[in-house]
Amino acid sequence: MPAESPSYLIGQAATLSGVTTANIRFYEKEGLLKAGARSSNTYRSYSDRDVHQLRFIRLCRAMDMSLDEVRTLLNLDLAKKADCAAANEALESHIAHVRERLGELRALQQDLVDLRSRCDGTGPKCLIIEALHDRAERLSREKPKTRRPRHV
Amino acid sequence: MPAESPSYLIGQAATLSGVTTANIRFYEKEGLLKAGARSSNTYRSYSDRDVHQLRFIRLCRAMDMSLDEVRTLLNLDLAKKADCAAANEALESHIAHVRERLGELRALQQDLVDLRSRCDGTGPKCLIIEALHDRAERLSREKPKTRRPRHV
DNA sequence: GGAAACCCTGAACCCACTCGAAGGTCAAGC
DNA sequence: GCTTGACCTTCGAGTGGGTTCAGGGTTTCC
Repeated sequence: MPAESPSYLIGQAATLSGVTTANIRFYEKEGLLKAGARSSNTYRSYSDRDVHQLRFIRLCRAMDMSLDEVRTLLNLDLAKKADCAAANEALESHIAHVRERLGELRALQQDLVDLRSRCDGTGPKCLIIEALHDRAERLSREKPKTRRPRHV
Repeated sequence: MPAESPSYLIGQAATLSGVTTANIRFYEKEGLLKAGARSSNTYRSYSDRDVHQLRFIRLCRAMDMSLDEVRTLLNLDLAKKADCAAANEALESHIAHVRERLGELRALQQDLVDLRSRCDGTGPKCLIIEALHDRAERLSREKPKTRRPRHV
């Protein structure tokens, strides 16, 4: 007899891939995972290939890619030159995005640590809150950069 | 005559504070800014104090605090010892949170840069996509840490 | 008196999930 | 055969922190 091609229930696929069952259904609905065959009862059935794809999605998400970026990547063909260029481009823009966010967070952390060092708990007023209010005032002299990035 | 106490329309308050008008209304609804008096027409009216508070909120948000954290801070009394301790605590936990996120992002950036260096565009297959799939396989041997943090 | 530039409300939409309710299916044990 | 419990199903709503839109009202300037 030949080796069996294993088929998993959603819970097993979840355990194997590290993606929750609710999330697997969500990815199916979002078109990141094809809505495959069901077994005789209405249960979803997954192959090793599906589990692999779920891991791939999880990896991309752990790298903070949006579902749209992941979708793009999943639709690429390994062998095509043009698709390789597209992957490169996606990666490049994602790196830029992460670098930017990293810079923001670093500045932010410095701010917070500075702030913390301001309060020794002995004065008549809380220096932390006071410092925050001071900063809010200084903020008024800066560019009003309101919006936060949509993603990350 | 004494100095006038200025009163601003929502658009002016938006310009002065760097918070969009839609967002000002949103903060009012969320209870971060008191729903103050309106002028004879139904227009909202803002004082310098309100503008200051909006800047304060913007600063906290720029520091990636949740609206709940901001609400807490806004309700503290500068002069109270206990409130100073609470502010300290809030700040401390926020710093820890940012530090953690920073570590994640740094590792992530390294991953992405490594990945990029894998593709020279000359091979028969895209090494980037291939490398991603390799990683997805390796992922299966690691702890299945599915969830991403809710905030930041 | 007409057009531009403001203001109002309420609801829908965004992302990426997460949870809950209400019910169907299946294997094991009594 | 019946119950128990662990699975599975769908659908709908909620989360946070907003943004956008539709459909109006008002004010100001020319």
